Amino acid sequence: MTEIQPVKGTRDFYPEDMTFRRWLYERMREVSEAFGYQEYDGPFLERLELYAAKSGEELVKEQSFVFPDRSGEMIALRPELTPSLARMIAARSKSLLRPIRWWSFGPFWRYERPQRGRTREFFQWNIDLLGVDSPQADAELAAVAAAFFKAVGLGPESIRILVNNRRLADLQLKEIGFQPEQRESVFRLIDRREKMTDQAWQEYAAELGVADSHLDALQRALEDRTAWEKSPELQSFFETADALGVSEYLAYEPTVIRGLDYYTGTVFEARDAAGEFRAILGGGRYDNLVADVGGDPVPGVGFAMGDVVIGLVLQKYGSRPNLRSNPAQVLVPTFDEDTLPQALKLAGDLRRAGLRVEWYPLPVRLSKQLKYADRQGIPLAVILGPDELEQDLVTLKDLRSRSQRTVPRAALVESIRSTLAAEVPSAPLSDPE
RNA sequence: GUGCCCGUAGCUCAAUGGCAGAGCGCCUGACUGUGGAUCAGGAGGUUGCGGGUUCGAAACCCGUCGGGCACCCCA
Repeated sequence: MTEIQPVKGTRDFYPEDMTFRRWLYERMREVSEAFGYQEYDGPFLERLELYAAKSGEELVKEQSFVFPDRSGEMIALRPELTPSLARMIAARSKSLLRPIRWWSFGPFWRYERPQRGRTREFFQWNIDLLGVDSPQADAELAAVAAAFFKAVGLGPESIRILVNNRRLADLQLKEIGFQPEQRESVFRLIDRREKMTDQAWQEYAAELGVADSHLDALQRALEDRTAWEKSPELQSFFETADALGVSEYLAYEPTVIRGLDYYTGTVFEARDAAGEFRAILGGGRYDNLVADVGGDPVPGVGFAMGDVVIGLVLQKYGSRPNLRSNPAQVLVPTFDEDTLPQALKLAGDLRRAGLRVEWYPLPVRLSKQLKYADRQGIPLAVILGPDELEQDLVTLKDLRSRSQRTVPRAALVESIRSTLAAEVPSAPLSDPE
């Protein structure tokens, strides 16, 4: 039992965890770059006021890590990236070439009670397209999300991107007869439709002071799967998504509203088909945020995806890759004390030739050293014993195929390269001994 | 921040007031120049932590820390 516990809601990244995080990062980078997005980052610390502006009361008051610095300034560990992005865009809004396509991956902190899929420290992919106010831009972001799911092996049968539009929702509310000041509470009500029983939902509506006649009309609106046809924005959005070849991932979902105050138009979130997990990603259009942090108005659309929920979803749907964390291509065992200097020299020579080489640091039984290589997934071992040394030879063993051959020392690097390139299939497990 | 459930070997869990155990993993050997199987053996625990009740606590009570579930919220 360790005496000092880790901070609540944080995670240790052991090498096997780190390989998964890096794998996620690489998939995000590939997809982002496939659409021409450029990588950036903001500071991990921001002034609290940045979030006070627009992120939402709850986020700032209850869910940020906040502390005074030595001068008394209130500082927050960033709970999200979009306000920093808006600040960065605002600072250069006159000189940045548009459209602006940027993406980022980094750590964020929220002071919440940890639960499954929710930690206090997590990593998040953010990707945004600014300077373009169009449904086609919204659809591109949805296409980026779909391309990511495809890249990690999650098809439309397991993932759905649910789409709505706040302007459409506003229109529906107005038609029903809600007053503008009821917007926030009714949005909250809509957001909960899927999460509560009919009766609990109706009781909650009554608490919010929603008239029965209004509630009936709202319920009908939320059950109307074709309501999106009344929204020109959503019409173009779905048309564009079709042209981009991602419509099988998309579905109109009237109950998706998203919690952030700054969303102004299309909003979307991705969920697993079984509805078992929290939202995998969430995003939408925010046309006023850059102006709100003090810049010229720049419209934007983007989404964020955390590493925790996607990790659980990949686990559940069987797409989580089994990656080895040992990078070595070759193990050089220590045959015995006498040959140790030659083994070290060999390892050094191979590294200078550009290979990733691990040296086994003890003269223990060769079987143990090869077992280590096998467990670590190191594909090759180079054995340098007295017999080989005598004739200036080495034995190159391929642990994947269980085969080996003896080659002249001078030809070793070339033999290793060709063996690695050969993509040798692994030996059958039924191999009799 | 509120309520409920859980915390036993590295992992998954058993033992319900009476000697702390199993499977998997790990280590060693069978195998002194060759890894995935098999067999044999071994190490590993103040039962999260602190206090209380009891002849006796892993178990019951209080507190605390951590995890999970529901609120809350989801950037």
